[in-house]
Amino acid sequence: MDNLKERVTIYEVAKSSGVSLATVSRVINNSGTVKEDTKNKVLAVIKKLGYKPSGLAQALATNKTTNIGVIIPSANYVYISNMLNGITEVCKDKGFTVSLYTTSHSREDALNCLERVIKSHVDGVIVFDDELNGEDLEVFNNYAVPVIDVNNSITASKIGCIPFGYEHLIKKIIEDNFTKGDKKMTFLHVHNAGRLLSRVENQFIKVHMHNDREYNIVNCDDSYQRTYQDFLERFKYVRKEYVIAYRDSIAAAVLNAATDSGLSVPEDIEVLSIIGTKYSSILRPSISNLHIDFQDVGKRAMYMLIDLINGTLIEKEYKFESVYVKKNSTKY
Amino acid sequence: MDNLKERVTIYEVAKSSGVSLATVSRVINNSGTVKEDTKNKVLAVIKKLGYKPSGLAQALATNKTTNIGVIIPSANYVYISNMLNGITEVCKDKGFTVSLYTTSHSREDALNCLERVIKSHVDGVIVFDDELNGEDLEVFNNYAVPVIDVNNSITASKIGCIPFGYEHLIKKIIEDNFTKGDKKMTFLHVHNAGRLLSRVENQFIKVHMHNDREYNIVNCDDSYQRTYQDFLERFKYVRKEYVIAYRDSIAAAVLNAATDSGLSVPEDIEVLSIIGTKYSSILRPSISNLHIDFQDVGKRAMYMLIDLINGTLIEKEYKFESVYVKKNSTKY
DNA sequence: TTGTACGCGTTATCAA
DNA sequence: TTGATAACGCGTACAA
Repeated sequence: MDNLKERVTIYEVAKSSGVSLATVSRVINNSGTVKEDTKNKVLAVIKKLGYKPSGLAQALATNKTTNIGVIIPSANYVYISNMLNGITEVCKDKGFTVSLYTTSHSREDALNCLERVIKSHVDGVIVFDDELNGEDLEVFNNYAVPVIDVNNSITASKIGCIPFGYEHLIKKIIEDNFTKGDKKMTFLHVHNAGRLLSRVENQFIKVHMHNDREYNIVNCDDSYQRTYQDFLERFKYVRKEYVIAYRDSIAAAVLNAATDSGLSVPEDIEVLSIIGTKYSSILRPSISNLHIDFQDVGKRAMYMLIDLINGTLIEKEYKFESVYVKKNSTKY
Repeated sequence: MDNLKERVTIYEVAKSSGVSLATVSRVINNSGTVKEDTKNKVLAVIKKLGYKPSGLAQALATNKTTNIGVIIPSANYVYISNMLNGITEVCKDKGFTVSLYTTSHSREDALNCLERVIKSHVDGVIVFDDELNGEDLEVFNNYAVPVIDVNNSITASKIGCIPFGYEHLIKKIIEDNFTKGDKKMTFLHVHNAGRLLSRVENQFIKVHMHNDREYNIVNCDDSYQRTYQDFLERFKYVRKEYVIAYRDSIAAAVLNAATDSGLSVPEDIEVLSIIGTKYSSILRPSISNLHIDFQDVGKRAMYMLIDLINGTLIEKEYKFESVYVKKNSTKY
């Protein structure tokens, strides 16, 4: 029971069943034509010996690994793990395996990742990482490995992308607030929180400027506790405000601080979270947010990647538009 | 720019720099002795040609993939994605790559996974999946691939494990409630929620029986909405209860239902969540829970696996004890 | 210090 | 319908 069997090879199967390698290979892959008799014979031996083909050798011979690489900052953010789930789901269905490459919020590390991905011979890559820009991805083009870039908008012969649409929606929400609302808006700026937040922030500023309205940008740590404390201070003199936060835990910090300062939501304070999780509906008050189904994004990315691998991808860009999910933290 | 370069091989590097394959190989791996001169020459050519060794061929030649497989039900649960992060962190540091294998809550699927993992030639496996028991993992022992089984307690020559300690703690909490508390306890039973919950539930029953106390087991969906509705009904006649839930979103459902039924927490209703997330502290009232740092679990699992691969793992079992994090949803 | 030649476990192209 | 045999890209004794 404890004797570590050496790996059974196709050679031994061939010998043991009295045929050649080629025939065994044909049986494994259902390719060519094999007489029913010999086929069964070989299959029996395979079962008896517990033979499993080496994916490595197969990959080397066919130049296909059935591995796809996923480059992400870390699996910690819910939206990323949701995306990961979408990807793995499709992968499993289509016979691919996911190799995970996480970067550590440093450009050097991200570039290092690219090296490792190239080395690993993946059949394709899904990138969801702000450290990597279009030029970086050219490396993949050079090695002819197809790429889907999520939350970006570049395409090339072997590069497709899935950009997110937040701009239109945030514009509409802000302008609605101009007409129907009664509060000055504040955007919570988080240092180094990536392209997505930056784009929303830029749009926030642009819409305000364009409408000649005042606004606030407030620096904010990406930490519940710190944000909670900061807003406890802030609400000593600011008693009316519409706050836009990056994610629901930060939004919750603002809301809890508001409640604890004797302010009421959404009458005195309104809060909008850009990214929402299932907790957005569980928290009291529930938190309005801009929804994108990231599991769906993952699935779509994978489907696009498969098409790209097969050379059948027609539309290289597929945009996911966010949807406003109105909860109790905002009036409209 | 669009001409897909064929992959540069060690062969071309050798030819281009006027040395043999072997020398190039030595340069790549810093093995053997190479004259400084030729080394630099080769390195220059490598850089010029943009040569990257094929991990595939290397793996085939050395019988090492530097890949480790991670078998999990899905990355959706926060505690799993936390564990995943711990694993990837150590992996990156130690030069391994993570291959993800997700199972779909079916035994057949899980066994299928094992096949694929074997095929893929990983150097080791971390298993965190309730569908797989000790016998199933023997397959790995046969193929001499080291395994760390998380949330289980089996060991073998090439199998280590990381069990979780919830029993002692839950016993203490329950018995504390017997002496200091004033409420009958209810355990939320979720069908098919895995070993971890079952074990806690068994302990819950055992402690009650042993102390000759009454208790309730209530069936419950693993859904916030359903649980919320159910408890809204339940709180029409049950007005005092100590509820133990699997995770904080379910605990929150009970708490919100309590609040909405005019009951106060923790005076009338107490709730304990077994698994907590960061939202446990954010939700109002905050939710008491039994804490285990799953990122730490992931790290430890990976360190143990590396030792197991190197044949230097001494203690094959490392237990993580949970810690009671008292919040506002319970009295003591 | 360097080069030769074989092995790793498959697939695939020919003949037979 | 089958069987040799050459790739696939690299590591590594062994020889030089």
